[in-house]
Amino acid sequence: MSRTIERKDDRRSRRSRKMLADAFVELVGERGLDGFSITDLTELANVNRGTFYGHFSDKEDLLEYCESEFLNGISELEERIAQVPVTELGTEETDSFVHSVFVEIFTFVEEHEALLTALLGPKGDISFEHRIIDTVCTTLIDKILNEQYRINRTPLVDYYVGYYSSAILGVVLMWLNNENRETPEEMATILLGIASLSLGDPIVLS
Amino acid sequence: MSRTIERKDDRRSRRSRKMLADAFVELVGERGLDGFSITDLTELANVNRGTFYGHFSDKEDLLEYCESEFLNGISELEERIAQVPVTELGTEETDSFVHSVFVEIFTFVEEHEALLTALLGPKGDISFEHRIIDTVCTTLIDKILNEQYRINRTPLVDYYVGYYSSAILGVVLMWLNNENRETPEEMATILLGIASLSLGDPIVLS
DNA sequence: CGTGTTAACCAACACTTTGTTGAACAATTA
DNA sequence: TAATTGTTCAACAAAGTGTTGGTTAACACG
Repeated sequence: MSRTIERKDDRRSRRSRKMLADAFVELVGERGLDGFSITDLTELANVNRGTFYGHFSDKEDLLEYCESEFLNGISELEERIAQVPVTELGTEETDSFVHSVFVEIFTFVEEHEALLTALLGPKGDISFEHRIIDTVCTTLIDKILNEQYRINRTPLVDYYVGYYSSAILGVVLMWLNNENRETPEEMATILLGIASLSLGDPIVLS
Repeated sequence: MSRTIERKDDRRSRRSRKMLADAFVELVGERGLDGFSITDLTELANVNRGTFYGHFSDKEDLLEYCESEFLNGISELEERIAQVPVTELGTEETDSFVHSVFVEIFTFVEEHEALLTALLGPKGDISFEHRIIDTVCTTLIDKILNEQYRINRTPLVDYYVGYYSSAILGVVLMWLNNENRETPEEMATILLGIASLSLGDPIVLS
């Protein structure tokens, strides 16, 4: 089970895969991962049940297909994140750069709104969240933190990256579930404001 | 479906419920929420399959039973959190108090290790995580933030609490998945150190 | 445009899981 | 002890799963 199935490159095949993936995201968002059957899925997708098994070995395989599509797209984003000079944060110039990276993040997220709302929402897949966190953490440690922290790894450093990764993802999730959603630019400003605060500083809107 | 079943108060009933709940946590941790059948569960629990349906309407009902047990326990913790004087953070006295609250949090988490590792791990239940975040956010807004922020609610305030709630939970999750786990006291020190940092400050071990 | 290829469709299959039932049994409580 | 009641066991229909073989129709390409 869960054997790898080669993805056919045929107009019919692509169409079927898209119908199935779209219906999958819709059903996960509405009913949760195990709130529907393959039969439900193929009916909504207007695709024969047998066709599903021609493309995916089971529901998990389709889930993996949807998730990896997004995770692969992150890699480009990572290169931008990696350019953030963590040791020089706080200066006006660096803040401006971080702001632009935040804009890119929220824009990227907005482009994958349907998938993320479904898979990271209350009926979604927690392993997807873990994979995203892990990816971001690894990027931070490997690319951003300077040599000293990489060699002299203390528990504090590991928890440090986990802390900020979770915090940022948390804000992203709140944003996605917001009705009157702020623009990526507004969110970048808000996030930069929060991240620049120490816990005790007063909250002001910039 | 999912009808409420009254919980019998009988030594046999209590025993069956405990066997089922323990087996449930074990199976969720190993195989994930939909990685096992009711049959698997009752076999591991050494309980007849019919007995399961005498206590719970379905798998979700048992999940809710396990989760609510933990969520109810949080309420006591909340009262301690509510005493944190957010507007006076940074002083030595306040930091000391926050530290003690952090110790309580990590101690409480450690007491529910099995449940949390299973339900918040990569095969767990994302809605449980959402419920915890929501609970913490509500507590922060309602009890900690002072009158000014409660009345003059800006998007920044909402995202602010979401940011810190997710950040702390993220650290807790990293800690739970750690092999050589730090003590609650050590973790309180680490978390306080991270939370007191602005993004640009250098990372040092206190 | 025609033709071989191949994916989609459809019906049928054995199999597993589900949720329910009724009767016999055994543990609990008072 | 006696009545209560949860557990067990066997059986059941219903639904979902993953697979198969044969037919139809869309596709890519020379």
